[in-house]
Amino acid sequence: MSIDYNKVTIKTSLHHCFGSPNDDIEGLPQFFAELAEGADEVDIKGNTFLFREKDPSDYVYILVSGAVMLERSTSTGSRQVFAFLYTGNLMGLSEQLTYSFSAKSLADATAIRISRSAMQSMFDRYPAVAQKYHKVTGRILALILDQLFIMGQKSAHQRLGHFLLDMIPKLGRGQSQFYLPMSRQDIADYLGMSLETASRGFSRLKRSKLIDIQSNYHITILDEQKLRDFIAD
Amino acid sequence: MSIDYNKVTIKTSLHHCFGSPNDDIEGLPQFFAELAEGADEVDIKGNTFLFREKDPSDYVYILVSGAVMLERSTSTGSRQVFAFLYTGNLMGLSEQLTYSFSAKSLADATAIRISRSAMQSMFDRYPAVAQKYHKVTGRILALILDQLFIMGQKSAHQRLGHFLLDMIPKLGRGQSQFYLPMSRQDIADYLGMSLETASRGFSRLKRSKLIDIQSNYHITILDEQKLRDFIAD
DNA sequence: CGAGCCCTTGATGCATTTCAACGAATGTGG
DNA sequence: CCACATTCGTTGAAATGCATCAAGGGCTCG
Repeated sequence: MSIDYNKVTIKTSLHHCFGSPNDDIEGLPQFFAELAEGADEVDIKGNTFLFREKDPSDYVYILVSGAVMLERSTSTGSRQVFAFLYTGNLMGLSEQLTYSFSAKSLADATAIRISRSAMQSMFDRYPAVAQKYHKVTGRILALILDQLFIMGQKSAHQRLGHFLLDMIPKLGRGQSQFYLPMSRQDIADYLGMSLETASRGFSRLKRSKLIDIQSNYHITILDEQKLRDFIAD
Repeated sequence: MSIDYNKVTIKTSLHHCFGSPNDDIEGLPQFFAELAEGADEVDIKGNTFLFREKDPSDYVYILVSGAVMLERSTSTGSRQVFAFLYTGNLMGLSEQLTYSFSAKSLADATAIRISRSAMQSMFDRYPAVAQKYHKVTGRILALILDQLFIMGQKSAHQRLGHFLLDMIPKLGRGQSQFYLPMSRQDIADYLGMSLETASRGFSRLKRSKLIDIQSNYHITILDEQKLRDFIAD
């Protein structure tokens, strides 16, 4: 039980999550040292659950590599995907005793795992770090509100456009080609539409030369401005 | 500049928001005393903005009476309502420098207003209270996820059913009649549908005898169980 | 080479929006 | 107190967007 803070992938993930030492957050190095003691590194096969909705929320995970989606399913098998998470995102920390959604890997992934109670107690002892974390929570809340806005106001094809544009900040500057780690079905469930509608959306954007589809999972945005015009009602 | 903590409406609102003294939260009485010094009581006419999206987020508001909705509008005039807030809800506290949505009163209302920086500094000095507040934030996040789920997975009429059932917890036990403080348009914008669809939803639920409509704003739930069956896909 | 999976495309039907008219409630000025 | 305007809600008819059903194509892997 412990992780190697000096491993580059781990270090960058932690910094992404809690800030880096030159952010001048009080107690951050000690926090990381203590975290490294109490945490574990876990390997996750593709398409497996890190945890499921209603399981006791015993652990908190920080994604080190790979991609994960947060989702909730109905009894009838339909599903809402809440978010796609990438390196450096934290998941599973809530005040409730059980998880309110499931977390499923999209491909092989690795994560740092730490018990929720340990995390809580560390937040109690490092208030500056906790504060940083609450800022992140606030940003997440803002992102979900954006998503709610899009779900309520935009057409299916516009929602897909939003989704593709949201990929851009994750890329290097000027980059407009990217790899989608999720299936059409995942995208459809994220945007609240059928698989077919999502697929038609891709086709239509390609036909209008707003995007190019090298392969099912390799997309290039050809005309960002036109895409932005398209999603603005 | 100061409010009267002993005024019943104010006291209950604050307790609803930060906990009551018998919740045994460290420093709570001092927190309330300090809050009372730095806060103001403001009267708000019906249908006016407490603040608008993109305004500098200078103040935090705690609703004492009346009802408020949080919303965001597009350039073309369409609108998404994020939430309806009632007595004891806090709004406007975020880490960003500007509000990310507008707050508009549904009818005449009163609120406690305090500067955001004062609120922040009090949270720094009363960590137990801040922690209580972050729990509330977590609950809000869970509620928004529920809303996102409903928006993505349910039909328009089902969403309306959800909305009506959500009114119940706010009522006394066994109570099934309530007053809706918002218009059909507000409801439609909350649930991401047209005014007409919302209206047809009410009519249909009335025709099926799941609800009764005494007047436009007075609704009775006649058969809660059937309504729950209806919204479960 | 064939099986299986995922994606695409077409055809059809249903849910929801849009356009339009009407009705009920409320307020205003004569 | 009544005619009138105004606002808000309801209802109908037509148009549209999206889901569903169904078939076929391309990729990957044994």
